[in-house]
Amino acid sequence: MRIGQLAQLVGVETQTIRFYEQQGLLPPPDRQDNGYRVYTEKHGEGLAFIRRCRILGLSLAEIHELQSYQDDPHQPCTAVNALLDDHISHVRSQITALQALEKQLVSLRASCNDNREVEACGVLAGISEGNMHQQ
Amino acid sequence: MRIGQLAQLVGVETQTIRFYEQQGLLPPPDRQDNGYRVYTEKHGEGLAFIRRCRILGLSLAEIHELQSYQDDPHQPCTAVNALLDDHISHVRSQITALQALEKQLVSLRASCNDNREVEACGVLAGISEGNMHQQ
DNA sequence: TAAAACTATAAAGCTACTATAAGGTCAATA
DNA sequence: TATTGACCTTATAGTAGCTTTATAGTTTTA
Ligand SMILES: [Zn+2]
Ligand SMILES: [Zn+2]
Ligand SMILES: [Zn+2]
Ligand SMILES: [Zn+2]
Repeated sequence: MRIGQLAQLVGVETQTIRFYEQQGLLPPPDRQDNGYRVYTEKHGEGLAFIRRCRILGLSLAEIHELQSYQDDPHQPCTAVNALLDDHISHVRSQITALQALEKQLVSLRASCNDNREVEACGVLAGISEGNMHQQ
Repeated sequence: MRIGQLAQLVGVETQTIRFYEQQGLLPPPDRQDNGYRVYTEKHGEGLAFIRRCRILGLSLAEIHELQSYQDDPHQPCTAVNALLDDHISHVRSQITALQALEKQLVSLRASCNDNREVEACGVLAGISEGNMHQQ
């Protein structure tokens, strides 16, 4: 399988595949005489794994870590589970932060209606006055 | 006021101030004979405005847009309010996406306990099998 | 006077790609 | 046969919003 076929199969761009190879997430495939990369099914599985991790919001570093655990199949999976727990708490704190932000933005927005001049805009005034609860 | 004092006053790094100047968000200040930047109170207010916008999650482009409205104080503030509305919906869709993600991650995590080998890890299996509801 | 603290510019690094440029390879067609 | 088009190669730059590093000049302090 050449790079274009693999890309279509998994639904990524060819550059992304080369990028993952360069980042050490995908093992370098064999090459044809002309230099073209030749992929096997294993590569397809590896690439699909990476993509599913990315959809779950895992960073490339976290994916790399997961791969290192996979290379040692008889270790206990504690570290894998812990990695996921950490990631979940990342996501949760992002949610919390964004919810607080939304609240602030909504109350800021409520301080203006559309029939004012910029000079008297409640939104701009709200930002400028800086009555913001930081954090 | 020199750059270090301004930085301390507003609570940013000096490089950040130079960066904002370079990005056109902060007007270039006068210089001393030795080339040192000299700031006024106006610069302090401008910088504080930028920082409060950043805390609200506005992008530099959005801040730039707000500044352009401020330069035209007798226009109606419709565009300002609309910018904020857009930003609020950005934030809301981020929250929605993250909440869906959290749900997925939690259910994935529930498919494993800590007493397994990597080989049998429910988390890794869940990712590899790819039974993921995308989007 | 010499070190410490401050300032300046320019360039690289961060994340996870995406896009562009310039070129080599291959099969099919005119 | 020549050329088109689709594919492949590498290298480089751009995205966002800074942060870090390097290198050098200036001011303040001990
Ligand atoms: Zn994470
Ligand atoms: Zn308004
Ligand atoms: Zn926005
Ligand atoms: Zn497990």
